[in-house]
Amino acid sequence: MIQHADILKRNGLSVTASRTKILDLFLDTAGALAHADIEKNTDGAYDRVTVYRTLQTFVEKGIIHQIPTIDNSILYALCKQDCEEGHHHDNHVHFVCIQCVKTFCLDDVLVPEVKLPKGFKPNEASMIVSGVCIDCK
Amino acid sequence: MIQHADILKRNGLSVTASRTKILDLFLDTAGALAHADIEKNTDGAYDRVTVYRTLQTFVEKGIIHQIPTIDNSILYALCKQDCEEGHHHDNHVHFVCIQCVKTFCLDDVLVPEVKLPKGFKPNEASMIVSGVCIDCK
DNA sequence: ATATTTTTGCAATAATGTTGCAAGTTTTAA
DNA sequence: TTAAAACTTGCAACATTATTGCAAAAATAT
Repeated sequence: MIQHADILKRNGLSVTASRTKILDLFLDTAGALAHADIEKNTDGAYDRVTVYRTLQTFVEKGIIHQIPTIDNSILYALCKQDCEEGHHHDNHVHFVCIQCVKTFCLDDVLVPEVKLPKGFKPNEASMIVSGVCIDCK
Repeated sequence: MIQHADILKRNGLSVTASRTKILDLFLDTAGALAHADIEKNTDGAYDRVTVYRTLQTFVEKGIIHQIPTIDNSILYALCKQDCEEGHHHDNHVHFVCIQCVKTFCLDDVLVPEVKLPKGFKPNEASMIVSGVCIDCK
């Protein structure tokens, strides 16, 4: 409980029940979470709007980052400590298992650089690999 | 007009006004299109449902492919000819311009392979690079 | 302890996506 | 060329997902 509050305070956020609980979920989860997962795991204890706003706040503060998926849902996952407010450095590859449908942050696999056509200037890059994960193998 | 019908027929689809028009849009567009773009550019001529179903059909037939984005919308773009029904081979990098917000298919830039941790077996990979495009440079 | 600031939940609203079905269109085949 | 068969469209209804304003409640600062 103490470390959660610390993470929140360090980012200038009030420590509230919903924020603590949602942060808890992320710290307990290996993979990424969707908004629906959070509603399910909090058993409706917090209003849908509160969950939206909490996720948005966490993203803004660099506590979590977003992962786009092909089925039009956004996943959220914890950022490593080198994320700062407004500056995400989640330059690692994400892995989606086609069997268990979980999403993993492969923190040790960095997104490789690619050579772009003339005139295109890169800023950020994200990469998603799908396949079979270590648990479903 | 003739080539549009050919593309549709080749994929076993009836040639209808909405399909021809929407295919038209894709052939005329350098970047990717969202559902909303299509509604805008057809000026409400076709029902929202028809647009959804047309896009879905085109994806199934391998005429277009989907690109996930961070803002929770799906973009669609033409597949190159090596896409077949049920088998997408859009293994190229997508580029999102942070100024004009257009999405480009960089058909000549292939998604590089990465070395995954033990136990993870890759199947497909997608990569999105954001930055400044050739027009906004 | 109390004032100030921030967060939450409710209600209302908007945007987005899906399904069944009757009417209309396209294709098939005689 | 036309009639039957097959497929597609649009409407209506509904489901899901997301956003905003505002008053009440909670957390922080003094």
